[in-house]
Amino acid sequence: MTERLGRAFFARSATEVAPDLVGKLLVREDEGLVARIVEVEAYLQDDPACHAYRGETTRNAPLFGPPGHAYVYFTYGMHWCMNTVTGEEGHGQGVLLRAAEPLEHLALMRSRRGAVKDRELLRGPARLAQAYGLDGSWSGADLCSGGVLYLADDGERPEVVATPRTGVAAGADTPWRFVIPASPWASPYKRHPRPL
DNA sequence: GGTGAGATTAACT
DNA sequence: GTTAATCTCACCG
Repeated sequence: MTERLGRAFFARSATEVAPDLVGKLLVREDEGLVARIVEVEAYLQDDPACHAYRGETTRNAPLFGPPGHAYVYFTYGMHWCMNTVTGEEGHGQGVLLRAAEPLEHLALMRSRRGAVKDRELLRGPARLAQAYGLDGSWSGADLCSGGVLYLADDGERPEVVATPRTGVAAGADTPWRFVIPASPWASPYKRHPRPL
């Protein structure tokens, strides 16, 4: 049984929402798309890489809005990425959906991306957004007020692990990525070794 | 199989 | 004019 996640679910710190979000279902009702989230990344305002780090702008305005909304942004000239806004209004934080496992209507996803492997349909935030047909018009959409796009809980509680940044040495090694290690849809444990 | 460079639009300084 | 939370393609081993 699936149960739509309410506003209270998102009204928490991104680091609290992110691990709970893994294993949930991403649903687009009007097209019958359902996928299980297997990898997310939390973005706090303290993160220099976060769009909200430098303050509120037109682009990241939804991040500062009330929780439970979608924040879809365009980057690198050709990629959309979907975030879920978390925290209280004015906090500027969110959770980036990085990868998901297609469950329903994956034929539509495949047709959108052409003939690709199933495991590549939703692997990566840009792929995920494109497979769902998300664009800038979805930015700021409400996920908790009866919209066609929302997140649901089907009761599954997969094992979730927090993966801190590799190579972070001292003190504040904040685990920002949350993945299901058992899922073949998630990215490998270590990706690109980054020199420091 | 793994590494390296390019593509391309929108928003910000 | 420069940047950007990425992905794809080409080439080397």
